Amino acid sequence: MELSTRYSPQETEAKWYEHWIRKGYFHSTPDEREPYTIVIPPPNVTGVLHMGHMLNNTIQDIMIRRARLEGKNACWVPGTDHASIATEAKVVKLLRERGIRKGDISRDEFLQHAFDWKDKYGGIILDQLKRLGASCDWERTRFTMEESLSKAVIKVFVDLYRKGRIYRGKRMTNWDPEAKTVLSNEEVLYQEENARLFHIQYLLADDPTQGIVIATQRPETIMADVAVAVHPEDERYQAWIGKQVLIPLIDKAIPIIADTYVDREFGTGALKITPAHDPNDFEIGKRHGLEVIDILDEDGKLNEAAIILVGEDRFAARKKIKGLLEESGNLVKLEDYRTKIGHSERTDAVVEPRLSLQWFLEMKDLAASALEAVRKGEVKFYPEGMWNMYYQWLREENVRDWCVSRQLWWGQRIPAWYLRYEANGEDQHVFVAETAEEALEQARKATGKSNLSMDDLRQEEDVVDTWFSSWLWPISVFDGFENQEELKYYYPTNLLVTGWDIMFFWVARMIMSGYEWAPELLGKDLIAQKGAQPFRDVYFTGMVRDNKRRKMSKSLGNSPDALQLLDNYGADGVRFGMLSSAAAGNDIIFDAPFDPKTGEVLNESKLCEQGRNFCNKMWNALRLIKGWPVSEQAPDAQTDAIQTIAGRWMEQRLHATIDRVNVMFKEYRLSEALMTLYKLIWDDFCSWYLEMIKPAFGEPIDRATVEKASAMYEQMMALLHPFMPFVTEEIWHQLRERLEGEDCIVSSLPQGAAYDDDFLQLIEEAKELVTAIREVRNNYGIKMKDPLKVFVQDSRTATGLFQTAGLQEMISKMAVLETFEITQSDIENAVAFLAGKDKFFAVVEKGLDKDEECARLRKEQEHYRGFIASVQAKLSNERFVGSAPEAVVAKERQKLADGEAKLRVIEESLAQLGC
RNA sequence: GGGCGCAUAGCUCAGCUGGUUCAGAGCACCUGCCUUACAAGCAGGGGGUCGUAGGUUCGAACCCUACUGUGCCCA
Repeated sequence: MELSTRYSPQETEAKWYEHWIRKGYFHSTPDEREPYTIVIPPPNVTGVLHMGHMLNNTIQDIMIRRARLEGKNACWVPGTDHASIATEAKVVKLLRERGIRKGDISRDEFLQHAFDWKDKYGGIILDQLKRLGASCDWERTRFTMEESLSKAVIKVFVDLYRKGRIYRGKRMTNWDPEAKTVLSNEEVLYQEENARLFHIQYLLADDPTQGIVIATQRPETIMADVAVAVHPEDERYQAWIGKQVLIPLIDKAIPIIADTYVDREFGTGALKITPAHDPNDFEIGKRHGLEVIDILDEDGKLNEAAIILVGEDRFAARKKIKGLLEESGNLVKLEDYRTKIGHSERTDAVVEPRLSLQWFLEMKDLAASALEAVRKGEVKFYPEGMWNMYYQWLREENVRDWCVSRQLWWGQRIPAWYLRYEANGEDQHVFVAETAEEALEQARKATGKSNLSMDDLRQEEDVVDTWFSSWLWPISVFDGFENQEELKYYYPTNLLVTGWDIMFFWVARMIMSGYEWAPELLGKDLIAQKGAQPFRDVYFTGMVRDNKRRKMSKSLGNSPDALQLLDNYGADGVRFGMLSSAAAGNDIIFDAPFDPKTGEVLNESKLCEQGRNFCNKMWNALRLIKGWPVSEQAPDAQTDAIQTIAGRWMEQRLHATIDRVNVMFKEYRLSEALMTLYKLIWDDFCSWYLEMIKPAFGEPIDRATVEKASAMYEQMMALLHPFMPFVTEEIWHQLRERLEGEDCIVSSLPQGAAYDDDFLQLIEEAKELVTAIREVRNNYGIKMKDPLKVFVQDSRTATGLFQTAGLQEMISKMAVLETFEITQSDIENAVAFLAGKDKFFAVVEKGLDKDEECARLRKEQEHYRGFIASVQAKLSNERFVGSAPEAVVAKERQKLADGEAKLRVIEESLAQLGC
């Protein structure tokens, strides 16, 4: 069959992916083999494939495919999370387009719309992952809102409540007045903006001729002030402490208090205290027992408590109050300054600090266990340095309780019930239970009213945070909270691959949940044996950034289209490109070019192109091997000698590489492993080995040699398969007839074997000689097809070279030599050059360019002189000779001797040429 | 303001335990080749004071200190 000169990913990728699926290779069920498990970081169900996903999932696929080749029971569990905020926002928008407002429909109706939306649009990303070649066990695809996983969330919530870890409390939260939801700290994006500092005078209550000037950025909140604070040691204000001042416009008296929190340098050194609208003020208020006056309602408008400007939006109120303060004479001055202002990641609204009644999970103990797990090495981070960030976040002083409630409908509804007859927000009773029936039972007991019915109960409206589902993922995807059959086999999982940006809200929390429930679920014995951690290793990928180091994102428009890249370069090409610059933890600058005219990102990539070219190279190596006519007769002695030494060398190179790659995998140095295989295949195998064994045009090759080449190539395909699954499977099948089920993906990983470093070194030297001869050809314009006469000056190493069977012949073939002999004397009309430690002569028919030769030799002479001088300086340093290890000194001596020998050769040549 | 990183060739990055193989890879660049596997290719080549200044050491890209630039996290 004729093979095209170009490898065509379009023709192979879909074919093999279907084949793998049909054979069920991705599917795992527990058996007697060792498991190798990865749970996918569930992408947002609304998401589409982007560069970060491609990187992340390529790495997971590499590890899973490698484990499969190692004969382990590889299980990669895919799925999506329900992304409460993002999905709800999408559904709300969709409904709005149809003229339906969320407030007008019931919760159940809304959820029906949300599930419909999910069924229709959700999970596109999982299909996109298939294009990338991800070998997930699709039969295990999970979703955080499906029944079993939701039940786990409820169960865990109740469990933590009973353990006294979940509480309800008023806390300062980040409020998004547009989405009317509480945001986590992580969902608030701070950016530096221009703002104005209002200097406002508060007059003394008992002496209106005097006043204290405070500085604030938010004059519209002065009506919520409950005090003015100064630093206790601030000399300017000593006399003021304890006195009362009047809030401008509303003339309400508030005290002047002293607190060390106040920064004397900032503004005027006097700070208005507004506990309801500033987190720091809230803390100060608590310390001083001050009341909390909340003047903003949930959409950021001033409420009755503000007395003035009621009903105005906070920003409109700010403008208006400026005028009012000017009129009243309280505005002393305005000052421009830069400050960081928090915006909602979702709506971009300016975040409002707001007190609200929320559900919190106490983090102290959980954080301690998560910290301990990594400290003890039960969970290992790659790269190790990520521990620093982890530690900073989780240490006792820094960790904060987790606000687990969200003001949304799309998610698991908090399993808490209140009594309908108790006012919302002022509930005396809360009943937390897995079912409404249980809650009713509790309510009857607690109140002593045995006639209470379901109608007397009111369930909490809010749902839990999406992360409250995700943190159970390594257990819940195996239905581990319901029965532990699979959990016993697959848990702890082996590896988690994720970006460091979600280290805190996902990785750490999964570790917490693992230590919290795995022991209860699996029992002490199993835990003692296998560990409670949800995963043993965590590979943190870097962020994919553009060439200006900005994180690639849809909103910036700086990210190439993932699917377009897959079309342009094939999945293997893209996988190669993603990985080749991706050392663990380090951010990746993915240098996608921009169109200079439109400024839009182009779906091009040099790195992916390299991957595509590599596929093509391998494809053509296949064509070459398959294209040779095969002879059943033994080759002549000379050819046989070359085939033998070439085969021996290639085999040992392969074995040495396998050893190195094994080590790299242990350390997750994946891009290095890939580059190592790339060089093995392209340089050693294609550029050297195949050229060594290649028969003359039209001549046949002996069967033994071609079999050996095929066998080694096949092993290389298996080694490379985890990185580039499609092209390797295709070549694997093209190389020879295969039986049903004999596929690269389920073949076995080639094992290393002994190799001889000295022998490999000898061949490297021979290769250097070939390169040196080619350089002479280049310099003298001698074409490859014109055979050359080369001599080597007699020496021990030279005779050694000639004694190694096949080496002389191999060099002659690779460098296209007519003769290659040992000589006792110098050769006339020849270029002299060094290779290794020996002096060679290449006969140049056209005659020497004496000046050029002299210049070249002088340059080398200079180089070796410098080299010798530096080594001599080292060796004449007594302290070096005295304190450096023996071996190091011996090496230096050897260096000196070699250098001197080379210099001698060069100087001989110079003399001979009469330079 | 507090903390964590990073700085090596034009670009993107390796460089593990300080010691010829330590100054490397890929891309880009230059020269010559459409040589019957591959121009998505072949052969060869040039290019770096390892951010700056000190220090430790017989010896520093590597360890320490300061500085500069840069990125991120927290406040």
